[in-house]
Amino acid sequence: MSANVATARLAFEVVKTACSNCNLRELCLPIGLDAAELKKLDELVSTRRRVKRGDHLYRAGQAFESIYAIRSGFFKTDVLVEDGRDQVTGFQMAGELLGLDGISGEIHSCNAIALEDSEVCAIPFSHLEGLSRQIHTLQHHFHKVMSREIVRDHGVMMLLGTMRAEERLAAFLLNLSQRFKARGYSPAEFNLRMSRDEIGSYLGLKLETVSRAFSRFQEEGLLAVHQRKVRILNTAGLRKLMSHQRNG
Amino acid sequence: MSANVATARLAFEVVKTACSNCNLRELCLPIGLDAAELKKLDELVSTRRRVKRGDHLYRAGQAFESIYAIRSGFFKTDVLVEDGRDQVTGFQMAGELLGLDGISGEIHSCNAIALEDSEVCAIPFSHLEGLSRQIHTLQHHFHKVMSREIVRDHGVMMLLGTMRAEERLAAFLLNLSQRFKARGYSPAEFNLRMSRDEIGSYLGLKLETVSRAFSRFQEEGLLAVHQRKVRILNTAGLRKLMSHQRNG
DNA sequence: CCCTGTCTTTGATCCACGTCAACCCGGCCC
DNA sequence: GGGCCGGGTTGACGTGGATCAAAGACAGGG
Repeated sequence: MSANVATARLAFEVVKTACSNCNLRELCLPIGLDAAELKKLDELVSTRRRVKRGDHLYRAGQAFESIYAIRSGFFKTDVLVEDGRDQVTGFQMAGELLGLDGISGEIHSCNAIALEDSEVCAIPFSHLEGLSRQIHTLQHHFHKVMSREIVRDHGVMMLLGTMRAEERLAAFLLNLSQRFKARGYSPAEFNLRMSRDEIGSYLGLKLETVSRAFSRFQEEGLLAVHQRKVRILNTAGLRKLMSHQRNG
Repeated sequence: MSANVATARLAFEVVKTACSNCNLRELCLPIGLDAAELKKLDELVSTRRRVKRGDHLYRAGQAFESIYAIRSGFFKTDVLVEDGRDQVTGFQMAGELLGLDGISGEIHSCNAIALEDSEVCAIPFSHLEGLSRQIHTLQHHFHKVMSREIVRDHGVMMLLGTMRAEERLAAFLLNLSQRFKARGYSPAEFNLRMSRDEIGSYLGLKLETVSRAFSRFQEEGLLAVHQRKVRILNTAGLRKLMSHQRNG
């Protein structure tokens, strides 16, 4: 049995992680825990897993067992319907959680695909529930994380339901910018990890429309864009454009 | 102080409810609990509240304290942005929960408005967290409910991002039908509680487009519709229309 | 009963975005 | 180097749904 365990560990590239040392403390689950509680959490998050660019972290239909905290890298999640429709439901970066949608049906309801080489912590969900029955603050924080996901989704529904193409792209870029900033990267200059097609799928637009909107922003001096390299020149302008109501 | 409490109770039209007797057991939180556990839950859900048609159950910005289980009636939730945009984010019926979006910021992030005279059970959230630390199955069920909300939102994003007007309306009607059926009502014949405008807001369409789609469905013999009275004549036809991919 | 306001339907026109198609650019392999 | 291939850009054109406008249903109130 110990041999089997060793094999399994190799397959998953298990590394002992330590939440107590992780620089994502603020973004991920463990927040406001004391030393003893952090130690318990370290034991919970026992496996780290690498996912190469283009590979699936999980697929829709697979049994749900763990949620994942992204240590580094970039992911997209998408839903694929039998009739051929598919839609990117989100882009996730370091410190964010993946897999919350799987709890309800005990099956993953979407695909999670790495957009660059990434590393995640697997958090066995039943363990998380056990621990959050012991640690009040962990429980509450987890509930907040789930709720924030719902609020985020409402924002996307708003975007898809009421905004026009350029507004959607502006909102998307400002959101990315703000998330990079929160992680200590430049909010003004970054590389897009996703293709025009993936942006379009997320925003409910065709890739040509996304491309045209980028060009337009560039013409108007709002940003400099070359392929996937984006530099925001006029944040206020983007923000104004985004909230430009179409009717009174 | 006891006088104050009495006043507060009157204001909220408190009635002693009993989850153990409630006919929504299957849909709401308490599922698979034993008698002792149900008793604890009865104590948790101590206040019932009536909301008249058109009134707010809560408003965006109000402090979040409780989630609400709908005992009877019908609600919509909507988000209103400063620039004048607004969007209906969902319609909720008996047995469903309201207010989950408020957990993250400890503030309600949307408005909940009754579309007909309704009754809800208020569930103080901190009590729910406390109880779910004691009752494993309650905790797990609550997590599933939150997760289901996320999955539902992904479905709406899919609808808004990839479907055309008639597909959206078909999906909407089939969803309503199925939820009425789950509650023991006719899946084929029901009264819409919301206006064309509200349907349009939810589906990312203008009210005229919704009205035209209804007329078209009627012409094609898929349903009979008169104002808010809807009778579905050809479920399979609607389903086929809904999943009619626009391109391969 | 008529009057009023709200919701719904229907028609005519417009426009934002999708569609189709050509071309470009950078990376990779031979 | 040249050819290939997967993105990305750009142009020309078509169309689904928005917009504008008018009129019909229905409920409530005098």
